[in-house]
Amino acid sequence: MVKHQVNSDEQQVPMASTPRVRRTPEEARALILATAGTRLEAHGIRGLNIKDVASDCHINHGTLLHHFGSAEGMRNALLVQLSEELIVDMAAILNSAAPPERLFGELFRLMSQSGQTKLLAWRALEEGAENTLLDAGPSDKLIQQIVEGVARRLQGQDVELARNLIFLALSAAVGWGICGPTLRRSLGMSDAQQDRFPAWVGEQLPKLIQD
Amino acid sequence: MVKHQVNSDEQQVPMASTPRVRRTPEEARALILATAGTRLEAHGIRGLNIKDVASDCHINHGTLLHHFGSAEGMRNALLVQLSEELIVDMAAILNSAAPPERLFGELFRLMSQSGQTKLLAWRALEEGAENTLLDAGPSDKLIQQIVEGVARRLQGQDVELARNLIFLALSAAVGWGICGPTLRRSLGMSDAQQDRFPAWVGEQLPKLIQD
DNA sequence: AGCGATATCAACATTCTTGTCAATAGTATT
DNA sequence: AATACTATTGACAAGAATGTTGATATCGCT
Repeated sequence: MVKHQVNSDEQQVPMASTPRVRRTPEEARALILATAGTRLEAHGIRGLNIKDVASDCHINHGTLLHHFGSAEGMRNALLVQLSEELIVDMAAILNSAAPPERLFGELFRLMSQSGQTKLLAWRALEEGAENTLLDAGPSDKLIQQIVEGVARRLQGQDVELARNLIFLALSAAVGWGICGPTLRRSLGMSDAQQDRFPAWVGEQLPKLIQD
Repeated sequence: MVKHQVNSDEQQVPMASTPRVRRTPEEARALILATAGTRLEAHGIRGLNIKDVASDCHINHGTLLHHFGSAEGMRNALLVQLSEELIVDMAAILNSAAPPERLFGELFRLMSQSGQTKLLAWRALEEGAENTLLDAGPSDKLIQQIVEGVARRLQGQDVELARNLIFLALSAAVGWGICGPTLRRSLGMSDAQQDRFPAWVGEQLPKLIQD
């Protein structure tokens, strides 16, 4: 029953009685989401459980629930954060003066390597066929931004065509980000060739416009 | 403690004691995998747990484990079966006399709608970044077949280019099969336009060859 | 210093999924 | 008909993941 042996004098704590770190809610959320993002990269979706994320933060998993309400809440928050980060990077590319080849290639690489893509895909896979139309949240804003950005860059071009191209690029980015290494191995493709793939896609897709 | 009330005389069973259906192992496995495939389509990956699959088969989940060893064993068996089915459908397309546009379009549609793709993607997402190179089993044979088939159809063409094209088509098929509906909505794309997407991809990709 | 607010913690509870095991019941063989 | 084999079953066990609760420690404020 002795919780706090240090009754009176001497230095503060002979026996460390669980020193607590008290953060602001913002700091705590930021720490947790950063750790969750790292775990997503390293351990995949299964790494996104509250117990492991919390222990990686050196906090109690109850604390995590206190900040996010639920495990699903944490994952949603992570999805939102990753989406917003992606939007920033995306905007940088779209507003750059790079030629269309670079444009598509960079968009492709960015999308495919983002954890946001993996999270979104996972949610689509978990749910059944009916619920495939899930609320993508800020992802909608993300896509919207891409469409506008590309439309601006391909001024006066066929909008329908542009939409299809974006659709193709995004689909390929998702698939490549998830199954790329596996497909690569099955195809007997070298590492180097796979590394060049995003750039290749970036070069090829614009060709479809000039017809 | 009374396990079997009927102790001695009388007819066999006044109280119906769970009529059992006894199948051959092959029949049982086929039934289970068929049910699992249906559940995958209807309820997504979460539908592939042994309790639910077993109850849909009207069998005990212990029976399922008896036939497949483990839950993972069942999912692997499903992946193998789906891959083999896909190989058959794929071969039919590759051996047909259809023009290249139809070829790519049909391959794309087939791949994207297959549960095999979803299972493969899910395994890649679950595992961490290191384990992304998972043993695809008969999927390797599948890919091999596609490469050979397409190479045969594009006789004399650049092999490197063909491989990249296939890589692109497969990646897009995977991404579209998983996130298609979500991306479509975010892009503000009509149902009709999305339905035409595989055909559009089939028409566009061969254009990249003729350069 | 005292006090209120709350971030944090430890321990327990719940639910879900997988897995084990002994007993039972069909089927085939002798 | 007796017997061996095994598919099937029910009940239970183990583990993981999520969630709950009451106590506690830390910070800001007066």
